[in-house]
Formats: sequence, C-alpha cells, structure tokens
Amino acid sequence: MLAVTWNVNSLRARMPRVLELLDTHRPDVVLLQETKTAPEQVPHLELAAAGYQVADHSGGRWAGVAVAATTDLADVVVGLPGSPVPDQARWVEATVAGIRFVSVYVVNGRHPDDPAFVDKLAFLDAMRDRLRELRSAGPVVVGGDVNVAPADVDVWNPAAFRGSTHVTPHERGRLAGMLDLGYVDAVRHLQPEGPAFTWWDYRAGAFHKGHGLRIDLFLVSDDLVEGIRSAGIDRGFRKGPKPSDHAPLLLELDGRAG
DNA sequence: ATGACAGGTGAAACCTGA
Repeated sequence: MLAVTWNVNSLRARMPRVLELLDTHRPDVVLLQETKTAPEQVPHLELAAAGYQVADHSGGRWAGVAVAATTDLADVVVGLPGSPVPDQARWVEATVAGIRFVSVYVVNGRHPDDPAFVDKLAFLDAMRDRLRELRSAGPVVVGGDVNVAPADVDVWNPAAFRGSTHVTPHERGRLAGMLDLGYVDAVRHLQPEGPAFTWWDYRAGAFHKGHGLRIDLFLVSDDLVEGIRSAGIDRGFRKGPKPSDHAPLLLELDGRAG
C-alpha cells in the first residue's frame, strides 16, 4: 500500500500538480493539507474521474484537510476532539484497508509570544489525546504538516530559528510525547541521521540552496513499523510549474494491515 | 536587520504562511 501526505497550499491552485501526483504514483491513500477550500469547492468530480473518493474538513479560505482513497473511506471523523480552534479545519480521519488514517494540519503558532502559540500547544495536547485513543483501537497512520521540526537536524540553520516557533522545547516535547504512545516517525526510522526536509520557503531560492525544514511527517503505529518499505519525498513536485512550498511525502507499507 | 514568494479575498491592500 502506498500513502502520500502533501501540504498543497491551496487545492484549487494545485489541482494540476495533484492530478500529476496521482497519475505518477497511483497512491492508495492521499492525505492533503492546506486545501484552502470551502466544502462546496472540493473538486470531488475531478478527483473521482482520477479514481479517488474524498472526505474533507473544509473551513473556507484557510487551513483545510482531506483524505482521498481509491477504495471506500469508512468511519469518517471530521475535526479533532478537544481542539482549541474548532472553527479551523485541521483534522480528518478515515479507515482504509483496516488502517485508521489521519490527515492533520497543526496550528502554525506565528510567534512564541502570540496567542496563536497557546492554541498550537493546546492543539498538540488534543492531538496526543486523540492519538492515544486511536492507538488502543488498531493500526494507525498519521500524515500531515505538524509545523514542528522534531530536532535540530530537521532545520537548515538552527541558529537562524532561535526564538522562533517550530523548534521550541514546548513543541518538540509534545511531539515526542506522541511517539511515546506507540508511534514511529517513519522517515527517521529509515534514516536515523541527516536532513530530510519537506518544506522550503518560496523566497530567496531557498529550495535550491537547501534551506528547508522537516515539518511534514508520517507517524506510524508501532504494529506497522516492520511493514515500512520506504518513506521519503518526491522532490520533483517542489519544482516545475506552480509547485507547493511543501514536497509530497510518500510512505510504502506492506499490503497486510496489523 | 530586512525582504524576498505565493495564495485568498476581491478588486487595492492586507492577511496568512513557517
């Protein structure tokens, strides 16, 4: 089974590249973030024509997540229980082939002194609580933009990020707490050392200079870890016409769940 | 130190992103 998570930075603006991704990789499950769509703007017909059905959490102009699959999406849950920002569309779950899939777009936080940072930490706390519940119920794959760089190796220049969001002990501690519940960071599992960035600023040629962050993750429940065959980005989708500022992250699992 | 790019809204300038 092939799963993809991708922060598309507007689904409508990115549809040509999304369709290209589906055609190129034929993933079984697709987790999207920053769709920036109202519910009625989700391109269900175009995605159905490509062979995918979609469940979305859409909030209008900002945020927005979706899960798409080539087979049935069962037991869809929209919204993160206990979220401090329930009006922001940042969480959707569905079961595919016996695995609980989550697409999540964590609050950015803006600045450690901003009220939005308090919301970010509370969102991460609610996410941890939900991941604990899900872990007790069966195999889980969480994909998304967590807006936290787990360690300094996940930041192109840690000195430049001192005092910024995404790298604080508050954020990293909460992410580590989720892994302690019985999840594995799939990319780090396969690649214990070295950068594996997923995001590069549009500005100043950051992509070609290697000025990136690793903030998009696949968190896989530990019962699935032995089935991880590969996990990594497709850099080609950070290039070319109208790319997102995030690259898609691909996860290949053995076909059998559990 | 600052801005740099892209998208949404809505029709100019501002907000958000990380």
